[in-house]
Amino acid sequence: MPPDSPADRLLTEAELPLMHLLWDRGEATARVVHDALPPGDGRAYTTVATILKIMEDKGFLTSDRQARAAVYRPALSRQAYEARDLGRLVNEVFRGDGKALVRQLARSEALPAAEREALAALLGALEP
Amino acid sequence: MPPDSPADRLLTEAELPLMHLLWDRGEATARVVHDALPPGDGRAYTTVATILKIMEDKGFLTSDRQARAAVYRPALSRQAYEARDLGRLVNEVFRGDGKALVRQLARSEALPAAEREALAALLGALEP
DNA sequence: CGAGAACTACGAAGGTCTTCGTTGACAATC
DNA sequence: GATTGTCAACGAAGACCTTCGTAGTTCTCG
Repeated sequence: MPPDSPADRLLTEAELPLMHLLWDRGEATARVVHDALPPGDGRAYTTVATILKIMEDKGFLTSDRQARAAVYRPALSRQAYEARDLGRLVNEVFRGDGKALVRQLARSEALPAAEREALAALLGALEP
Repeated sequence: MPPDSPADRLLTEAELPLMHLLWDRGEATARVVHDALPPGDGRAYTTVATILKIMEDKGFLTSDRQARAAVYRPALSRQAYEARDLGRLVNEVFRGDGKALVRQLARSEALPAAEREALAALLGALEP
C-alpha cells in the first residue's frame, strides 16, 4: 500500500477555497488560482503557491510540471471529498447516528422550507 | 451582545471526545473525565485537565469552582453544537448547497439502507 | 545577448494544538 | 502536627498551519 496515498486527511481552512477553485476549473496554475480569488482576499501570490505545493505533498493535488508553471489538478473529486468530510461529521460529532444528522438537517436554515418539511416527514414516517 | 460568547468556534480533535463525555454525563471533574476515557487512550491526567481548562477559556464549558475540584458543565448543548458543525459543512464544503448534502448522505454508508432509499426517493420527488 | 518578468524552492516567523512534567497549595490521614 | 495524596496553574516542547519575503532559475522580448 502506497504510504503517500490521499489518506483520510481533511482540507484545512486555507486549503479548502483553493480546492473549490480547482474543482470548478478542473486545473489551474498558482497564478490563475491567485488571480481568481476574491479581491478582498489579500493573500499574497507566494502564499497561494506554497499552499498548493503543500496540498500536492499531502496528496490532494497532482501537478504537471512539464509546463513552465506547474498546472495543478485535484487528485480527489469533490464528491469523494464531500463524502470524507461528511463521514467525519457523522462519526465524530454524531457518533454514527445518521438519523440524528437528518433530524438536525431538518432544522437547519441551510435548506429551503420545502426540503426541511420533506425531511421531517421522512423522519416521521421512518420512526413514528 | 457579549463579546466572549461561545463564538463560532469548532471543537478540536482532542476536545471533542471530552465534550461527548460531558454531554453524556451533564457534568464531571477532570478526574472523572480522565478515568472515563477508554483505557487505550493513554492521555495523562494533566493533559485532560489542561484541555478542559482551555475549553472553559474558549467558552465551551463552565465550571463550578466552589468545589475542591472544578466541576465542568457544557456551556452549549449537543444539539447546538451539532448544528454549528453541520453549518460549517454545508457552508464551507457544500457551499450552501444543502441538496447536495442530502444527495451525499443518501450514498453514505453511515445510514441504514432503508433511510438511504427514503432519502433518494425524497430527492427524486423534489427534483424530477 | 541582456534586462526584466515569472516561477519554484526555501525558510522564517507567529499562531494554534496537543501533550505532559513540575511546582505550589490545600486537604485528609495517621 | 507531619506525611501523603490531589488539584490548579504554569510553562515548555514539538507538531502543524498560515503567511510571506528572498534567492535563484528560467523564460521572454527587445
